[in-house]
Amino acid sequence: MSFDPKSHLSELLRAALASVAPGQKVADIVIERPRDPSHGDFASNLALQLARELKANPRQIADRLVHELPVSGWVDKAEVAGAGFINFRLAAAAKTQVVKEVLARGPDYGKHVGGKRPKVQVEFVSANPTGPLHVGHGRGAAYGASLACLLTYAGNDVTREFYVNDAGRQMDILAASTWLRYLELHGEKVPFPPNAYQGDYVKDMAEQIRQAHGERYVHPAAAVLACVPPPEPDAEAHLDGLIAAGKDLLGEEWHYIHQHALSEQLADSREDLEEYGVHFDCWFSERSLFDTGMVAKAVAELEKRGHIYLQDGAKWFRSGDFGDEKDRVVQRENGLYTYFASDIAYHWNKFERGFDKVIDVWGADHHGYIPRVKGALTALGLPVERLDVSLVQFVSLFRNGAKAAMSTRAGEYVTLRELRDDVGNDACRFFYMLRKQDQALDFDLDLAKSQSNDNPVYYVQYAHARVCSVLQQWGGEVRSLNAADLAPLASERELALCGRLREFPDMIESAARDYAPHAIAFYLRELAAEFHAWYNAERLLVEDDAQKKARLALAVAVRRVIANGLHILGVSAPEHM
RNA sequence: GCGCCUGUAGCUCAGUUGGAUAGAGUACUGCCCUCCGAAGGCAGGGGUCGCACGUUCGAAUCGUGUCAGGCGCGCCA
Repeated sequence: MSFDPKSHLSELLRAALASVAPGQKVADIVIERPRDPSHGDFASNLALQLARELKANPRQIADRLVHELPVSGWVDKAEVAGAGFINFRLAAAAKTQVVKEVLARGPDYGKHVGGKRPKVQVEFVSANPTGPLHVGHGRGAAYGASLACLLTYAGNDVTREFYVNDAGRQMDILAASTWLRYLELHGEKVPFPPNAYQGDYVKDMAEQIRQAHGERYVHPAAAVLACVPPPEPDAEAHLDGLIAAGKDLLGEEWHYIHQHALSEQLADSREDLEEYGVHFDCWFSERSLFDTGMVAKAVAELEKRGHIYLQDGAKWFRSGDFGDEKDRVVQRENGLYTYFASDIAYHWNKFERGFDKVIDVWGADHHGYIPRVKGALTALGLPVERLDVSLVQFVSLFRNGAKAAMSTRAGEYVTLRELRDDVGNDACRFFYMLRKQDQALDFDLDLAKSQSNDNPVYYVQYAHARVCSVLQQWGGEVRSLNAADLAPLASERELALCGRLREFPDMIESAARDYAPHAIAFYLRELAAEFHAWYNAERLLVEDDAQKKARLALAVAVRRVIANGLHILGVSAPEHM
């Protein structure tokens, strides 16, 4: 029933090769789809590849291969062209066969079948819970979620994970910012530092705390500032002084402010992502790595293996021995572990969970971080080749033709929520996928807002809706089309469309291999274009019943593949526009 | 200075792990609704794939050099 042209043709070539050059081995016979339709449906460069080893003219080898090619009912013609390509033309039945396959497999068409399912973890977004997600996170979220779904389609057992940075200085700064805003509400005048979190959401949290607990956390401004170094010349020391003052004055109650801010922001991010269609299987707490002693254990293990030394009171990991440009501190002079230390523990933990592949999706500005993490894993004797880091380049916002400033601390940025409200989830997710992840993306807000109808997502969705509309007009039982005779499908456009549908599983496989879900968006646009062209050229609901059913079956198959592709991208496939 | 990424049509970008005459969207020009949805289709012009060597049957793709742009080089995360 199922017919795979590529494997069939490579079998034929292998048989031919056995008689042309007995004993000659070829690891992989490449069958590809020529760009130019005049070069047939499939082509092989086998003769070109063999030319060197056989010390013969590629065209002569190709001639002999074609001559020895076994007869096949699926193949209409095989001919030599160009420098020695062998071009195949398939019988129409071989091309239209795919329609039946698509209709039979439905939502599973394109999914990898059989074999073991490697356990893969994709960690993405992992934004500090110190404020709303912005459009950069939106890109990482869209990419990570699509990649995870793509990998699932390609036959992997995928776990989606969000690493929660709930330990460390940034969280303390958020807690201090909230507390300072809270003091403001109570008339205590402590100047709000410019390097604290400026956003209105901080004021909102302060107000919530005031309403719930009144004056419980109030201390006089003079007491707060008593031991705090001035903002000049060291603004960071000033901020750290405010944090220390808070911890000192509030004692155990500091933890409440800290926890409130954390859970509020985390809940906000989670809700934002859920609405965006981005789900996680696991939210992994950085703090848990400290609580369970994993961080200390990781550093101790590196120490045991002789990769740690003391200098200036700090513990350094010899990452320079493992390809990094210099050694890195894992434990500071003041006894606190660095972010790097918990990240080593985190990755160790990932490996202990038995993933065959661990994929980190990071912002491109973290690329310098890769050698030290891989170095640490190597030093721990872990199979570092199982870790892949996929870097997502920054998003630059353009408003009124000018680049918009983005600073989390300053609170000057467009949030993911605002973007979603403006252009909609579908357009948002699809727009991000029109750019390869490792390329910087210029996001023109005005264009996205004012001309959202021009967004390519509508072009693809429209093709889906059109099929729905035609089927409604027809009024028949869609499932009956699974048994339709496809022989009437004979026009060039129809057979080309079948070829495009056939390509879908290959596209999934190569996109998954390259961690490149953007390829799906580009494929869908091409498929939609070929469908629209066909739709405009030929009427589907014709008098001839056999003709009509064959065309409807093809249309339903197109609709199915569009729906499957959009599903991977997290974009809806509407029946009406 | 060192490391990573990127230079392809006026603009925004693809390019299937080295293949045949390098593609799409957009913009521009001219057509197509008494007809299943015109958010659509058809046709046209537009290129030294930054530049120079090298590898080979064959290079946008691989290597070296060079020019230009972005990012990263903390006891921050």
